[in-house]
Order: sequence, then structure tokens, then C-alpha cells
Amino acid sequence: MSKKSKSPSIRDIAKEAGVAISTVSYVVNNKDLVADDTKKKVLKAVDKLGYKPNFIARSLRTRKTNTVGVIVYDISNPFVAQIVRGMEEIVKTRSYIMVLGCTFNNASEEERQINVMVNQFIDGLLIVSGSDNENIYKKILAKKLPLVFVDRELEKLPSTSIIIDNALAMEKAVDYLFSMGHRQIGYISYPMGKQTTIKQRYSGYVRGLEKNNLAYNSDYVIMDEKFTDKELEGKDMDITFKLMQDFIKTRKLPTAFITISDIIAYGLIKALKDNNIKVPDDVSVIGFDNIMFDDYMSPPLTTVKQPKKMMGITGMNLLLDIIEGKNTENKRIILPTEIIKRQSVKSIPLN
Amino acid sequence: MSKKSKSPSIRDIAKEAGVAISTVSYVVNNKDLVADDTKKKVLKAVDKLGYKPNFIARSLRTRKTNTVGVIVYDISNPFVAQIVRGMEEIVKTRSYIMVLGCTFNNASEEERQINVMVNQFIDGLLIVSGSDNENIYKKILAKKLPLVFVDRELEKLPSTSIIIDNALAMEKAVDYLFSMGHRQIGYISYPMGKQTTIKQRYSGYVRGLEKNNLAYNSDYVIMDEKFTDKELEGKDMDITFKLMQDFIKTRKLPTAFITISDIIAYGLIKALKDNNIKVPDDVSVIGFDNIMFDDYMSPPLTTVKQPKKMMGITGMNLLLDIIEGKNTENKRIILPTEIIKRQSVKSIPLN
DNA sequence: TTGTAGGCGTTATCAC
DNA sequence: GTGATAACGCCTACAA
Repeated sequence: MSKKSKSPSIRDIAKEAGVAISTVSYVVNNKDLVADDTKKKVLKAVDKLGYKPNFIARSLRTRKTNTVGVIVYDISNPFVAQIVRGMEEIVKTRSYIMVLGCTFNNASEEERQINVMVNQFIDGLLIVSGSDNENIYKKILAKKLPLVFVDRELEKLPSTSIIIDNALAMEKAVDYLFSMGHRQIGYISYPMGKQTTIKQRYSGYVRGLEKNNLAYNSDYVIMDEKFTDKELEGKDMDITFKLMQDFIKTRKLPTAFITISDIIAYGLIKALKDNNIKVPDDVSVIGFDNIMFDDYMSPPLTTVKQPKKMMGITGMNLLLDIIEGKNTENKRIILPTEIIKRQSVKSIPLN
Repeated sequence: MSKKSKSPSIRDIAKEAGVAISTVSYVVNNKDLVADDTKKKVLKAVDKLGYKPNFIARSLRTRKTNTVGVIVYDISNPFVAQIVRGMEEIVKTRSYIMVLGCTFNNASEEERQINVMVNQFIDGLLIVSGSDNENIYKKILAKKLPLVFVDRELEKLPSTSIIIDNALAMEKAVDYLFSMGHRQIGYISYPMGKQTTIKQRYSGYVRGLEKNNLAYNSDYVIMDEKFTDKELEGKDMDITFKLMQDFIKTRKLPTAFITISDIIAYGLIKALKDNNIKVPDDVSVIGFDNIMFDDYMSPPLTTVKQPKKMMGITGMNLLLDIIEGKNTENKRIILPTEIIKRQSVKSIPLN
């Protein structure tokens, strides 16, 4: 097998055009220092030999790779995929390159990936994941590497984040259910590790209850460790389904459930249906995220919409701004949420 | 704001340990040429200064980046996301880095991305997309850059591909429907551009019809240009839904539909339901891909399973093998499919 | 406006 | 076993 054919270097162009190396560099980098006809000669040579500046060499010299790292917990999760899609859009238009890694919320895997990327390689890092270990991020911060979190934020360290007001979103969900006549409102969530979003949502749920003078009933609240079992990557739907199968048989049901993700809501609804409990006639369900399948479920899922793509877009733009020195503060950008009313919530006549 | 703190270079380590640069290099790269106590000294210095070899410099020198490019048409498509997830798994275990780009089946965007990546930057390329323009790939092939297609293959050029037998899969779908008593079998697909998968599936559909002595009825076949409208990125479900709304009102329906993706099946089913046509009682539907939501639809979707994650795993392993020189032939790996029987297909009693 | 030369951090090829 | 040194391809003072 023949070798990869070697591409022409800046030297070859200089020789071909009969000019100095630096002249070629100026032309290639659009520095307006070169006489027009010299420029033409150079461009002709570039074209003839098909010269492309060597990305690696340039990076070594400039200490800039035009590459950003994106670390997510699971790219096959529709919520995440949508965020990444937004990021990709920006990366593309601003001519950066995006490196992707999945961690499945495994802290050591996250650390490994961050180390690989950070190691004099990426210009900035975007994290849509959340290990329980803030020490990992401390190192990045210490290196002054641009770092932006999406759908996460740090508790103790100052951080740049694109988030929604998770507590408020949940509070509004409770309000909505309350306004529809529900007085027994259940809650299904991952257990509370150090993920701020999960904690905030829970506090929003509790706050919503209090605000509407509803008693907190632990029978109605499920926050099971199984959700975060490392062996069960990306199987949230199936886990919820199984979990709820048990739950339904052993406990009293509320008239409505709030879930922290549409995926969990899907699992819940299936379990409910399988036990001949009608949604929304017997039990109402409200999801979170507004992923693209909600409209196609039976019943179509009422949910709290997160501006997923916009979160990706905003996060990536902010990161690139920071990289380019346009923006250096520890911003905390809060994007709006909205309850999308479909058919999985039914109003209960008051009596 | 202070500058990014500069990391120590191999030179710093050499100085600290009182040895030559090359010695440090040997130690760092595990070349067994160094005396044990010299090694210890070096390692100590490495540890003390927190030295990490500079990835970029190394790449410049070795002409290897340990980076592979992955080009997909849409990361937010669950089928694609699952493939990418498989790839990510392998990338991780074989210590490569993965760069991702989405093209939305836009040929010029695909070309742009390929150019960016190929430009002396990636060690190999994995494509899960398919422009109509084989010229783009010719260039890559000419450069001898390792290139693997997943769920695609080239028509005129020899290529390395991980695919399923699309024609056979569709033929089996027809067989299955026939065995369930269906004699009017419709087909919903993207229009046939140059994508081999789409063509092959269609030919499988036709073959299945012939094999079972069923007449081809163009009234039952929908292959609309709207599916590939560039403006409608990733909206297959909604497009199908609208398309079928019209279709249902104007044409006679078959007793069963085969679709080329689960996503399209979802759109179809919703349109059917909205028009009070029951699935599967009035019309059966069979999807393609077996994405993770199938089980949660009403009715759960019968579908042709593609081994998505395995396609990603196999493709990435093959690509890395080629990069590492373990494997250089133009392989064409065909992975098996399987009909997953759920509840969207009903048997029709023969009369 | 153009040319020269030094250096980015490695690895690889030689000597010693 | 170890050390010096020349690339890799580019950018950028600085000199001319």
C-alpha cells in the first residue's frame, strides 16, 4: 500500500510562486501586507498545488486549536441530543471543531475525558453532565480554560452556566396541576446527588406544594437509586416502567404525577396503562423537557418545555465568546421554560 | 485577567531531572532504553512539575492525531444517536478522540466538513450520512485516508461499509405482512436520491411483492420530496403526519403500511388515529430501526430492528483497525436484522 | 512590501 | 544508555 500522499507545505508554495515563506503566510492569513500581483502569484500557486495550511502546525505555533470539547452524559438521550445539535450549529457557523465525549454520569470517566481534552488540546470546554466531584472542575478553572456548563451549575465554585430556573419550572408545574383541581400530586425523580438541577426541581416541587397549601406525602414521592445505576445506561424508560409496576401495586396513587423528564413520564404512563389505570382519566402526568416524541404519545404528553436547542446555542456562543476574549465574566444565563399543554393532564372537578 | 498558565515542556523536565530531552521522551513513551534509576529521576520530575506531553506537538511530529472524524446527518435522530453512541464506546476504549459534525444531508455542508477534518487533521473518517456526490469521497480515497461508511455504501467506488441487507430486510417485512394475511401493502419512504439504503429497501419491497404475487399499486406508495426538504431538518415525524393527513383524505388505504423508519411510522400512526382509523385494527403499520420509543407507543410498534449500536461499534473498530494497519481491504460487513413483533400489526383472517 | 530566522514541543537519528 | 540536534509546518518579529 502506498503512503498517504504528502500535502504541499507553505515552503512548496513559496518556491512555486517565487516568493518568501512569510509572504505566503501573509496571503493565506489575509494580512493586508502584500502587493496585489504578488498576492495573485501566491494564490495561483496555492491553487495549483492545492495547498491547505496545516492545522496542527498552526495550532502548535499559535497555541489555539479552534477546537472545543463537549462532554455530555449520554448522546442518545433526546434531550441531550437536541442540546448538542444546537451547539453543532454554532460551532459550524463560527468555524470551530467540536470534540464529543459521553460519560454516562460516571465521575471517573468524566475526569478521564476532561483530562484528555484539556491537555493542551482544546480551546474551551462545554459540559452537559455532572459528576459529583467539583475537584475536577477546579483544575480546569485553575488553568483558566474557558468552561461553560449547560443545564448544570456548580454549587461552591463560581461558574458560567446556561440553565433554566428549575425550581420555578417545577413550582409552575405544581401550580398548573393545582389549578386543574389536583390535590394529591406525586413526584418522580432521580435521587438527589450533587446535581443542582435535580435538587432545585425538588425544592420547586416542595415549594409549589407549600404555596398551594398541599401536604407533602412521601408515599407519592419516588426518588430511587436505581435510576442512577451505572449498569443501566440510558435505560431510564425501562427502569421507570419496572419501578412503577411495583409502586402501583403497593402504594396508593396520587391523582397526578410530576416527573423530571419526559422519558420517565413515558415509562410511568406505560406502567399505568399496563395496570389498567387510565391516563389522564385516572391519573394525570406531566413531563419535563418537551422532547420531540411528546406529541406522538398516547395521550400526547403535557410537559415543561426546556429550550434545548437554544441552551446549546447559547452555551456554545458564550463559550466561543469567552475563548475569543469577548466575554469573561461568570455569567449565569437563565432561559425561560413553558408548560406545554397536551392531553396527559385532566382537570378534576372540585367537590 | 491572567494568561493561561503555561504547562511545562519536555525541556523543563529534562532540566529538572538533569538529563537530556531525548531521555525524557524515551521514558514518557515507554521505550525501554533507559536505566532504571534515570527513569525514576525523570518520572519524579514529571510528577513534580505535572508534565503532560503536548498533544499538538506530538501530532506535528508523528503525523498522527489519534483523532477520528464522524460525520452524521443529524445527531438528534435517535437512530443516528444510537450508532454514535456505539462509536463513542470504542473510541473511548481504544483511546482515540472523536470529532463530530452534522450535515443534515446537505452535500455542500458535508463537503465543507470533510474538508475541515481531512485537512491534515484526522486519522480517519466515519460517515453516517450520504450526499449525492461521490466526488467528495473520491478525494478522500485518493488521499488514502481511512474511510468507513456506516449505513451507507458507494455505488461506483469501492468502499468499506457496515450495513444491513436493506433489500432483504424489506422483503422480510413484506413476507411477514403477507403471512399475517395482508394483500394490500403500502410503502412510505424518502424519495430515492442516490442513497443506496433507500433504493435497496424499495427494491426489497418490490421484490417482496413479486415474490408473494402481489400487484404493485402506486396508490399505496408514497415517496415524497418533502421528506428531504432542507428547510425541514429533522422534522420527519411532523412531515409524515401532514403528508399523511392529505393522503388519507384523498386516496384509498392499503391494509398495511411499511415505512422506512420508526419516526415516519410514528407520524403515520398519528395521522391515522386523527382520522379515526384504528391501528392496527383498520390499518397495520411496520416501522424500521427499532428505536427505543417503539415499546412506549400506542400501539407498541412492530418494526425491523437494525443493530444500531453494533453498527457504530463495528464501524469504529474497523476504522481504527485500518488506521492502525491491521486491516486494509475493502470490507463490506453486513449485520443482521430482525422483525420485532409488537402490536401495530394485526392478522387479517383470509376469506 | 518582502525576506530571514527563531521557535512552538515533539520524536527520531545519530553520535558518543 | 544517554545526549545533542535536526526536522515537522507554521507564524511573526525584525531586518532590509
